[in-house]
Amino acid sequence: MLSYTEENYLKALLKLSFQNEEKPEAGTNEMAAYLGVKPATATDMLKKLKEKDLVTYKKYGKILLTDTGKKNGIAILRKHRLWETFLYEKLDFSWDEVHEVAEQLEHIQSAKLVDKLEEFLDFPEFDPHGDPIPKANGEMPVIAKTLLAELKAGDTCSVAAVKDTSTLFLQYLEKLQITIGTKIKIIEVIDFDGSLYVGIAGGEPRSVSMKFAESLFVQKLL
Amino acid sequence: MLSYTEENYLKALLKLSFQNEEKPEAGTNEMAAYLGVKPATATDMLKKLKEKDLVTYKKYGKILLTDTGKKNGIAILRKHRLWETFLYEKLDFSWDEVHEVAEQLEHIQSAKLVDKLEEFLDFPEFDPHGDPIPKANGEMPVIAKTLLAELKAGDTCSVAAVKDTSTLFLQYLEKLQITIGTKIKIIEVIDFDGSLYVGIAGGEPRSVSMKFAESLFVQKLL
DNA sequence: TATAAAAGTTAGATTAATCTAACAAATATT
DNA sequence: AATATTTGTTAGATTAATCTAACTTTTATA
Ligand SMILES: [Mn+2]
Ligand SMILES: [Mn+2]
Ligand SMILES: [Mn+2]
Ligand SMILES: [Mn+2]
Repeated sequence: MLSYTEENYLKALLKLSFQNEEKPEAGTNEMAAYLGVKPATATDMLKKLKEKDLVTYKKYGKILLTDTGKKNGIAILRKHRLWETFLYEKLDFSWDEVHEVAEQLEHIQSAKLVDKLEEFLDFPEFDPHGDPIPKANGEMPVIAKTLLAELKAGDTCSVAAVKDTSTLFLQYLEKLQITIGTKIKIIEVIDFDGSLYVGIAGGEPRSVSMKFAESLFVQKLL
Repeated sequence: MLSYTEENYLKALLKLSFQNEEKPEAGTNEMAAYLGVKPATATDMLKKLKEKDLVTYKKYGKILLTDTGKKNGIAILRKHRLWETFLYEKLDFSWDEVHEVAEQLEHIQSAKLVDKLEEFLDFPEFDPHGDPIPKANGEMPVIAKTLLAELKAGDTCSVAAVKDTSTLFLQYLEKLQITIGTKIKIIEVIDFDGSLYVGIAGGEPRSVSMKFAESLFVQKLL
């Protein structure tokens, strides 16, 4: 049985492994920063996780999830995203509110609960932020991720996921009536500052910053 | 903010206060036994709860919830029973499976979650075991509780709640196709051992033990 | 009422998770 | 290569929740 805290370390390592593309390893300070603890604390926990064969770790070295560690991490991510979907779809939470509560719900231990919840939600593929929900067997679709910022004038796309999940960004998106699936057309790319002039389905054309364009994953449409 | 453990002590004290009819106080050993800890552990925690003004307690004395303590305890009971109802109604858990998971879910912190959950469940009044669900304001209907064992030959009743919530009893009830609301008619009372010969709506007449009859709360029908 | 039993407390130890402060190793920069 | 910076570790302390073993108070019983 893993403690609440151990689970958080595994999930953090998994998330970091997605972030550092192609390099699924992390450092002590990186982990500590991500989890909001001091490096000394992370060092201790990493030793413990190594004892339990959940990570590979040696002094001053990089940290990597073992197969068991990864399996456990994915199970927690699966619960997190299923609960986010539940809160969003069934309880009318907005997409900037779901994460905090899911951080707690993801630690509930009950295999039956997860699977029944998934069934109740009709086997959703993505969570409210557009992130893929791992299946019971651990499979998780890896979607090619294109940033809005990578598109050119004339391109059209559909919003696939948010890269930045901060409340500020999510609420701004809501204000612009942008949600997962919203169609966006790039009217013009402003070279001066990397901002974009875009048409958002059903709204007036408007300008969005480069920071904005780098925070949104889209699927390019033909 | 209360810890998971503190919450459990408050809920335990509340439950004990319902059990000891008319005497809403509990003793240290009683609390410890109920929570599955040693008396020494309970003593320490009670001192802590007293510091936080959640219980009234003095050395070698009985323990009583303060108003704040009671309010908190009821809030946890409310969550517990709402989650049990969710698991039973929406996720097809059987009534002997819901408790264990609700023990975990009751500690999730989010006022919005509880209230939305209640709304989603259409403001249920009773949980799957027939126990009343406290309202958001702390109100909880106090239902007159009659045991099946108190009835006489010729009486008819409707099952209101289970007194014993053990898996063994709940599964036995399921086997007999008895659930909340099931009508039962007392055909004969066997004085020798207190057992009852009863007719269960839609089934063959059968005999049930005194222990059985003392584990089921019913509402007498006219 | 004296004594035995039950109920409750205290002291001291343990484990998990955290911290700060001091130190050590690895990496980057002149 | 020497030095400075970054990264990571160790030692020692703290807090919450628990335990055991010894002790004290209260209650029951002879
Ligand atoms: Mn999230
Ligand atoms: Mn998400
Ligand atoms: Mn229960
Ligand atoms: Mn119940």
